[in-house]
Amino acid sequence: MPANLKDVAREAGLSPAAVSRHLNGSLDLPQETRARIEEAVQRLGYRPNPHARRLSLGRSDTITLIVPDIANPFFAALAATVERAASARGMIVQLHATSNLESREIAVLELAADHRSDGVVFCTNRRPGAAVAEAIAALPRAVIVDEAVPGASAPQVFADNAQGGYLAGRHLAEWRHRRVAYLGGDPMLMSTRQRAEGLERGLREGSEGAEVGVRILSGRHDVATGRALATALLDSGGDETAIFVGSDEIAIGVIETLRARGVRIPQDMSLISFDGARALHLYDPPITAVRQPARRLGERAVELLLDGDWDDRTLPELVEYLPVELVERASVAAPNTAEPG
Amino acid sequence: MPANLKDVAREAGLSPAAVSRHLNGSLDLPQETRARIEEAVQRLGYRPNPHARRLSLGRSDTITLIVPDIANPFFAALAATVERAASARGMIVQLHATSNLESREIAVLELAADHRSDGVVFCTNRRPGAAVAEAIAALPRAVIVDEAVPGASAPQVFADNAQGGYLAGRHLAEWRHRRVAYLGGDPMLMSTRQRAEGLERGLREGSEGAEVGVRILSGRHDVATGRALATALLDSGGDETAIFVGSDEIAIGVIETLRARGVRIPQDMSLISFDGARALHLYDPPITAVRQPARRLGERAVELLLDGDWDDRTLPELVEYLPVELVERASVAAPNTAEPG
DNA sequence: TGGATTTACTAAACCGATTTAGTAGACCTC
DNA sequence: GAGGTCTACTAAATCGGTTTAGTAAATCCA
Repeated sequence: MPANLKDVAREAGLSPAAVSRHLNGSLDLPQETRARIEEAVQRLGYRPNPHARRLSLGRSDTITLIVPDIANPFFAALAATVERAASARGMIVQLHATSNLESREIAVLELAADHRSDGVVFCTNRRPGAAVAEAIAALPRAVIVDEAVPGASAPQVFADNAQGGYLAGRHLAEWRHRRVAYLGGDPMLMSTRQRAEGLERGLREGSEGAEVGVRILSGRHDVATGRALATALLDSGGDETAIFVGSDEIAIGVIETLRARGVRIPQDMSLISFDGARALHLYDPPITAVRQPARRLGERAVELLLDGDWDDRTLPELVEYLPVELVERASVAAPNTAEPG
Repeated sequence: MPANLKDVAREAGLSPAAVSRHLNGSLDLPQETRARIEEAVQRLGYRPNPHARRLSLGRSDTITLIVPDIANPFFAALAATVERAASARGMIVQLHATSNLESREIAVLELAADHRSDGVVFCTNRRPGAAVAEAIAALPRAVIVDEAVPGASAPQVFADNAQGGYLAGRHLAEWRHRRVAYLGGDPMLMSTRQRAEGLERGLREGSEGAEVGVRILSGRHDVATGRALATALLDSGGDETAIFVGSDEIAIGVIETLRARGVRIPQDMSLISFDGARALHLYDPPITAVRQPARRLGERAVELLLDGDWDDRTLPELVEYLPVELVERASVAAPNTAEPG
């Protein structure tokens, strides 16, 4: 029903080729002819059919965004900037949520390939298997964001997890904490390892030779995991005086559990979160956190996708760490030495 | 480079038509022939080109989701269920953020039409003009969610705003509040009017004949608006003892401002929020809120889009209100009669 | 004035599916 | 053995663009 190129050409008394080439700027026409085309376009309300265009061009002017869960504020913030950056360039974004399922990850990566997506932004919370790395390698343009995909050949953009862990460690050490629990995601995750290492290093450097200890408990990045790990930590009767959590989601579960158990933050247990996508300054108590550059991550991914030199064979080896910052609030205090946690 | 239908046909010793029709189930072939096709598909790793398919079929197996801002937890939650429901049906979702700009709203609605989107889920925070209603009318399948579009011909799915306002009003009345401020979005918005009316009605019904008053201050649904309106309210020296806000975003700005001004919640000022997409139970104090069915809204929209009887001429007149609930926490208390707010 | 160049286009192939209308041959029936 | 029916397909048009290779006519240049 809508007018197509042929209609416009007929209306303007030209061939479809002439109209197409004029509209795409690959043909210089005299003023008078151009006017005829513009007028025909106006009169018929012509809008090119994007599917025909994509079929013909073999590309889709589309950015594919793959995240575990869009309801997670971190990924929502990232998605917001991906969308903004993409639409500013006339690109459309396709959104896929994987629920952290490998099968879904692979399925949507293959879909992106089928669609000749002009760029894929891939995020996962798991440590993906080789099949995911292969599916990514099959894409002409993809960037991996937030969590590493071992063996994948694509540029990667991360938060500076090691630095985040370090800042948390230093901060806790300054408050005289020596035993800290890290409650985070899968221990095989790059982010988990980097944060835990940074944490331990910061703790050590800030403790002036005192003995320090980091206990790692892991699960998934969700509220239920936060509850479960906090419960496990408390039940284990360890001597940790502070908790560093891997995400706001986990933090929520931890806070709920601590509160239910009557463990006061920060008097009985100090807490630092990692994310800062939520309004932690309004929490009770306001939660000290390492703020991840969620928006910047998304923006940078789109930049790489659209402005990167993809003929440069070294691009897929690029790894960037974007700066994080420690936002001090009120969930860290000196350990309560009176009683064991 | 990837194999196409013709390659598969050649490999199987058949015509492309036969292969296509078999793959789409419109042709019954003998077992042996079927096996030949399946094998060729396997061997060549054939995957249909979706753009060719779409061009040919005139549809796209795509749901278009249009929201003001995906970083807003309410829309993020809605998006999550839209994505889940859509992908469960083999549909892809295209995401557009409008930043509440009419020009963007119209542009993306037109894009959706160009793409022969199989369904559009449209959300706005503004009171859109006639041009938006027209752009929606031009779509074969669209549903309007969360906020009304005057004059649009499309099914609409809302939270039960009037009931939400009523519940808040009753609750405040029970705590002896008589003067309440509603800080919300544009007063021309259907949601604003419904909530304010419900609020007043609830307040009146709960106040046993006492005189009640509702003051409405409005702006946009964001944190900055919350700060500005709270400041205006406080500076105006009114006698309101409670604030009912139109969204968690506004609530955040209000809480920040109250805190900065030394106005205690709930001792000096009670507060009820509307949304509940955030972790309000961890706030200081835990914030009583009317919880919107964000996820259900998204789910219902996709249901209507995909299972609705679109031949039924009355469908575009459908209006549904999904139930809300009041979650009582600790931000409401009896008014402090000692001093004026 | 005749060949070379430039201007202003166009014919037709192509992207990769779907689908309508039909056909060749086997079998069945009377 | 003629006509009808059924089986197993296929030829070719179509969706609506883009692009390559080319052409007719006008202009330039010597």
